[in-house]
Amino acid sequence: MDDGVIHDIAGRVTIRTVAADAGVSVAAVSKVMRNAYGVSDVLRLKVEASIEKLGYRPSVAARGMRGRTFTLGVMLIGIDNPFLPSVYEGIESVASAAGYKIMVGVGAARMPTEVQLIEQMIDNRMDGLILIASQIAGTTLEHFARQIPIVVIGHHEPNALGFDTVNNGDQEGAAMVVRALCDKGYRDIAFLSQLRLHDELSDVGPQRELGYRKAMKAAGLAAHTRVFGIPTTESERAAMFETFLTDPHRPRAVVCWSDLDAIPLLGAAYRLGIKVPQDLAIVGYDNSAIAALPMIDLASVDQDGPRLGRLSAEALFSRIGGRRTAEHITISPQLIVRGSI
Amino acid sequence: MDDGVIHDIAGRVTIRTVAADAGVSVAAVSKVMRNAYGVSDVLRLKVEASIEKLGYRPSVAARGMRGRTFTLGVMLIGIDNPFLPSVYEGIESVASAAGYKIMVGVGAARMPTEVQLIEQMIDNRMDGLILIASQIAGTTLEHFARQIPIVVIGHHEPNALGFDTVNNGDQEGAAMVVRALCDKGYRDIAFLSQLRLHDELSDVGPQRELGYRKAMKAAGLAAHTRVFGIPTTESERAAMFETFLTDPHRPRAVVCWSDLDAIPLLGAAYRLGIKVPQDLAIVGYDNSAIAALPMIDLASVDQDGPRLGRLSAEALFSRIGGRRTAEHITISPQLIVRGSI
DNA sequence: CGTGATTCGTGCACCGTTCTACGTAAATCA
DNA sequence: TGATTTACGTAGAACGGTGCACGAATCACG
Repeated sequence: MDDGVIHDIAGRVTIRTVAADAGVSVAAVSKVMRNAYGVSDVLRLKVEASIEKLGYRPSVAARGMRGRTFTLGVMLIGIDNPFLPSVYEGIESVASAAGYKIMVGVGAARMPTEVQLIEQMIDNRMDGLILIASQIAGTTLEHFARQIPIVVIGHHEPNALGFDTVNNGDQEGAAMVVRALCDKGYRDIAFLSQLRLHDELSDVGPQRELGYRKAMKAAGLAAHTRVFGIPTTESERAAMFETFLTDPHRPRAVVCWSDLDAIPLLGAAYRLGIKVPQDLAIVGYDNSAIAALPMIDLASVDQDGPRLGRLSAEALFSRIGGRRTAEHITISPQLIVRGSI
Repeated sequence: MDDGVIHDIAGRVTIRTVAADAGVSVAAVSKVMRNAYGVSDVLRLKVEASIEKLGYRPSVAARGMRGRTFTLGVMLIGIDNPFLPSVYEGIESVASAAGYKIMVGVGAARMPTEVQLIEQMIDNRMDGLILIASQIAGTTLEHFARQIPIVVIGHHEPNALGFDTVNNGDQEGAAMVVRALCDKGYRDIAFLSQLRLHDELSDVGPQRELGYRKAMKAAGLAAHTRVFGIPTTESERAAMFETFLTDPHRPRAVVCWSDLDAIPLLGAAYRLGIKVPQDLAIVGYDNSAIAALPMIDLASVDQDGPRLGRLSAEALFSRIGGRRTAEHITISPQLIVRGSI
């Protein structure tokens, strides 16, 4: 179980190697690296030349023991979620412009895994954390937020004090869909909801469901309000879709909490010969790349992932910079109308 | 730019806190953590009780300065690649069983970013690295492999000495497709290839292209061999697909190097009213989840991502465990026949 | 009962940084 | 010119762990 020597740790260029090469003290090199106060041009040049020559890179691990690591942690629900790439892109653009690196943790939408992951990122001494669609309860987040700056995307916690939140208006988005369907003459509109794992209203799914309910009531369609829960395992979901679609009292239009379920539903409808939108109108949420494919052509709510990403990275930096008060940002979603309605 | 105090570093539970609480030495706690030799049951129990009570977690950063971090780094090309989730899943299962954590870096398919990422993971003192579809040249990889155990997935470098490779038989996969198309009576079979970024034959794209060429020759169809390069930007690609599809001398069947391009091609064909497979047969590679959707129904080569992931994690652990010789594993792909051929 | 081997626990140097406190030389001021 | 400030560079103590070397205590054995 032991090697070590072969991976030439001995030969590794450390701050001491640089200091020796440049003929200065270790502290001087450290100052140059952090461009701290009290460095003459002569010294700077000498050190920079040595750094260049030796190809020195500071050890993030060692650095983390005292100062900052210039690394952000991003926690994802799972890599297969079509909504994430765009958000990540936004975060990445801001982070790299600020000279920060990103490390990603995959939470797999399981609460204990997510908690472990956050702990691990704290243990790795990241400078701040962005959590995307975290399942973790607000109180737990407050606990972690005392140890590290945190921004949460896709998690409604407007009264949180210790961390920031960045969201699209999930209620508004679902409501927009209902109104658009009403305008097209649909009345019997149902909602397909994420099966609630814990009874938190903070998740995006319940928020969208709430927006649907409110909009139905506002449109005078309270009597038509119907919500179906989608099972979590793939086989159960397929079975549920089949019974849902073959039911004679099937609704005329259905709003899905996410493209993640809307697209398989569309597939099931296709397989059963149910015409979309003639027999059934379907709308998704997230406007994933697949929804735009001409064979899919699924209407979906766009939440501008890159913008969410940028805003949260900016919020995180301002928090790392010292801000103590919480910031809760909501941006407006937009319905992308396509052939499925 | 300064905070610190608010994130209660002062209150952080360190190995010293635990030692004091348990009434033992720091070294003793360390031993228990690493379950090293020379710990009595009494001591172990005392220490474990304190750890539990105080909720102690060792700092990965500090640990990394001397010992191992029990963390693997995984480098991805980009999060939007449909092939990755399954591979990740495989890696994750093996790693978590071994008590290892995973940190992910997103390389964005750009060489400099990838190099930086690897450096960063080394600087973060990960115990080993798995690179998926890396664009980095073999010599550079050998360089890094001297500093950290490395396993590469989706990169053919069968003579590499310093690191391991795990692949599906890309040539074989493409050849299988050609043979299957031949059996169905297709003769005018073209290949849509990834535009080569560097002239390395080690990437999966060129390997698949080579497999196609060889199989065409073997089938006596050398005269029909045609390879089209796909531009990298989305708009150029769309334009290229359009000219390709509307060309009167368009081939009868086309093998795509990846679903990543096959699916948009299918979309373009659909939009242009070209019937698949009646007018044009299309086959992809990677058997992504989208390919299986009934509206898409794209035949594709499956490379068993979870297995690739598991094998590479196992190889990495054996390398971390001390193995010095290189291991190069190739598994057989499988063609999933669907309606597009 | 003395002696050597074994088991257990500890002290301490070390890993590669940061950063405070301090010394020194040059520059400014009275 | 002497006193005071300013600018620069350094020594050395952290940070939170690991693991070697060592001493003490226990054990086996002739």
